[in-house]
Amino acid sequence: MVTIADVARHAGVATSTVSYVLSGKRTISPDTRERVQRSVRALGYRPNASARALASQRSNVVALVIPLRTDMHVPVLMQFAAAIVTAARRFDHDVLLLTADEGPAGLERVAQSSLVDALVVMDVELQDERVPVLRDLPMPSVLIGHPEEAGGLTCVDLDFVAAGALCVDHLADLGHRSVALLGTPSTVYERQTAFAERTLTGFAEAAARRGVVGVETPCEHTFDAILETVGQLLHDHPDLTGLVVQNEPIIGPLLDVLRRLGRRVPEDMSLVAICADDVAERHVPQLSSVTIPAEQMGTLAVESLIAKLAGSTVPELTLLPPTLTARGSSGPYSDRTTA
Amino acid sequence: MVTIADVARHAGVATSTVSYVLSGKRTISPDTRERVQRSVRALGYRPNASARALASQRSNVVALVIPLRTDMHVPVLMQFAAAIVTAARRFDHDVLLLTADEGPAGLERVAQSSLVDALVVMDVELQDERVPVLRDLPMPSVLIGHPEEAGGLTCVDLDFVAAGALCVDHLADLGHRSVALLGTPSTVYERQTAFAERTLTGFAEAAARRGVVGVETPCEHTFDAILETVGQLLHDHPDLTGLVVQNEPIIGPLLDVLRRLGRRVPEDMSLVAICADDVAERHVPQLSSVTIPAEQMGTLAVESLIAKLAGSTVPELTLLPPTLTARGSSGPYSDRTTA
DNA sequence: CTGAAAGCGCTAACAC
DNA sequence: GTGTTAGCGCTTTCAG
Repeated sequence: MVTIADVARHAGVATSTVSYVLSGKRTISPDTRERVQRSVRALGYRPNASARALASQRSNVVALVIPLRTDMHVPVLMQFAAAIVTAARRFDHDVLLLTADEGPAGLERVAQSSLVDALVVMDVELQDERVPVLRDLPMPSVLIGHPEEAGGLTCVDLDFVAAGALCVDHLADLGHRSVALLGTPSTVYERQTAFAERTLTGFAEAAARRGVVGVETPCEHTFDAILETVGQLLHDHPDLTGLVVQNEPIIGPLLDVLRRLGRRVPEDMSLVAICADDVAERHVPQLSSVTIPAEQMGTLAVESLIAKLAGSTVPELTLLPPTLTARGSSGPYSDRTTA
Repeated sequence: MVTIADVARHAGVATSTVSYVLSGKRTISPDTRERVQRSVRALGYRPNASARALASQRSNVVALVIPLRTDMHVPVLMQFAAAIVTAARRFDHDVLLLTADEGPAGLERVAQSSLVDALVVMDVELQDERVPVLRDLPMPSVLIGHPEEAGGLTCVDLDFVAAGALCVDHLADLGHRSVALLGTPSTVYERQTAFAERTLTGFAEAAARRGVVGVETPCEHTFDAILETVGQLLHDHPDLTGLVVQNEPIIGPLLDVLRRLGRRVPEDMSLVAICADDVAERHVPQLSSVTIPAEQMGTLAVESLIAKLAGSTVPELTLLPPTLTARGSSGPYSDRTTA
C-alpha cells in the first residue's frame, strides 16, 4: 500500500504539503502542486479512508435507512436510493445502507461509532420513534417524509395533503360528484405512515370543500383483495365515478377488475393515480397522475445534508408542490344511465 | 466523545484490556471483564469505527454493487439487497451501496482506499469488465451471477441453464410440443447479461433434447410491446401452447394480452415463469414457476465473503439447483381444434 | 509558501 | 492475566 509518506518522499516535499495539495485547504505554488500531483499519479496513491476519517473527524459517508416492508412499493424506494447515492457521490460522499428493521438502535450504532457523519431516513411515520433519537445524535439528519413533530429535524417531502386535494379537484373539475381514495394496504395506515395519512387528509378536506362525496379505503395487493375492495366500493356507492389510487402495484390488476365489472376507463370511471410517471405511462390507458418526484426529493435531501455538514442552516421543512398530469384515464363525468 | 482511554480509566485497567474484553481475543479474568463491561455501559462507550479500522486494517464494511437499470426487475434486486444487508449484519458488517454506473473505477476507489474490505457484485455479464479489476484488488469479492471467465473469483448463482431446461421439461412432460421463451428486454441480451443468456442456453438445449419446437424472443415492458411480441409469436407459431416467461413486470399485462387474444390459461396456453414465489402467487391464475432464491443467494454470497475474509477457501462456483413449483398456469396439452 | 510534529482512537505486539 | 507502547495513515496546528 502506498501512503502519503511515499508520495511526499517521491515528490521531495513534506506529507503536509501532499495533504494540502489534495485538499486544497491552503495555497501551494503551482510548481509544487504539479510535482505532487505527478507523484500521486505515478505511485497510484489513494488516501486511506479510515486514516482520513480518524484525523479529520469526517467519514464522508452518509447512512440511508430504507424500509424493507413488503407493503411498500419497491421501485419507488429504489428510485429514492438511486437518487441519494448519485447525489451523495457528487459531493464526494458514499452511502451506507441500513435497513429499518435495525430500528433506532441502528441509527445510534452507526452515528455514535462515527461510521457515518449524517443520516437520511425514509418511510417516516407520524409519530416516529426515530425522531427523538435523531435529534439527540451529534450529527445532521434529513427525513424524507415528515412526522407530526419534527422537533428541529430537517424534512423533505412531497406535499401529500396538497396531492390528495389536487386529485379530488381534478375529478371535481371534470364534474364528478362521488369519488373514492383507493389507498395503501391497511398495515401502512396502521403504523400511521406519514405520506398515506396526509394524502387521506388532503383528500377528505378537498372533498368537503368541493361538496363531493369522498370515501376512503385501504387496499391489499392481491387480486382477490382488489376485486373484493372495489366490488364493495361500487356496491356501497353505485354512483361512484372517480377513483384516486395511491397504491402502485395494484394499478394493473385494478384495471382488470374494472373491466371485469363492466366499467370502462375513463368513460364510466375516471382514475387518478399518485405514482411515478413511468408507471403512469406504462398502463393502458395511460394514467392521469400526480407524480412522486423521487429523484428530486432524494437529491434535495442530500443537498440539505451536505449544507448542514458545512454548517449552513437549512429550512426545517421543504414541501414540494404536487403536479398533476392529465392523461387518458380521467375524463368528464357522464351519467351512465343516459349513455 | 468517550474513548477507550476513558473506559480504561473508569475501570482502572489498561486500554488494551478494554480492547481485549471487547474483542475477546485473549482471556480476561471474569472479574476484570465484569468491571470493564460495567464501565462500557456506564459511559455509553462506542468504539470509533475509523480508529478501529485504521488500527486493525479492517473496516467491517462490504460494498454492494447494484445495477440501476430500468430493464431489471427492481423488487428482486431489493430482495437481494435486503438479504445481503441482513446477512452482513449477522457477521457484524455493514454494507456500502454502490451503483453500477460508477463502473470498475468505483470498485477500485472503495477498495483501494480501504473503505470496504470485501465486495459483492450483482448484474454480471458474460464478459464482465469488472472481473479483471476485481481479481487484481487486494481483497475478496463475490459475484452474484457468473461470467464466462470467472478467473479465480467466487461466484454464487442460480443454475439458470438448468432453470431454462426445467421449464421446457415441465411443459414437454405435460405434452406440449411447441413452446416459446418470452425473455427480458433486448437490452439485457445485448449486454450479454449472464442469467438471461444462460437461461436461453438451457431452454434451447432442452427443447432440442425433448424434440419440441422452442423459439425465443425478447420482450420490452410496455403493454404495446407485449401485445406486439405475443401477437407475432402466435402468428408465426399458431400451434404454440407453452410459454416460459423470464420477465417479471410483464406477467400481469401478458395475462391480459392472452385473454384479449382469446387464449385461456392454462387451457389454451400453459405458462411457466422464472420469478420470485410471491410474484407467482399474486397472479390469477397463480403461476407455475421456477423460483429465484434471492434471499438464499444473498446470504450465501455474504457467507462466502466472510469465510474468505477469515482466510478460508470457498468453492469458486456455487450453482443452486432450480426448483419448479407447479401452480395453476400450466396444464396438459390439449388440441384447441378438438376442444 | 512549506515543513515538523502532535495527535485522532484503537489494536496488537511485546513485556512481565 | 494484565500493562506499556508503538504504530495504523492522515490532518492540522504551530513554526518559520
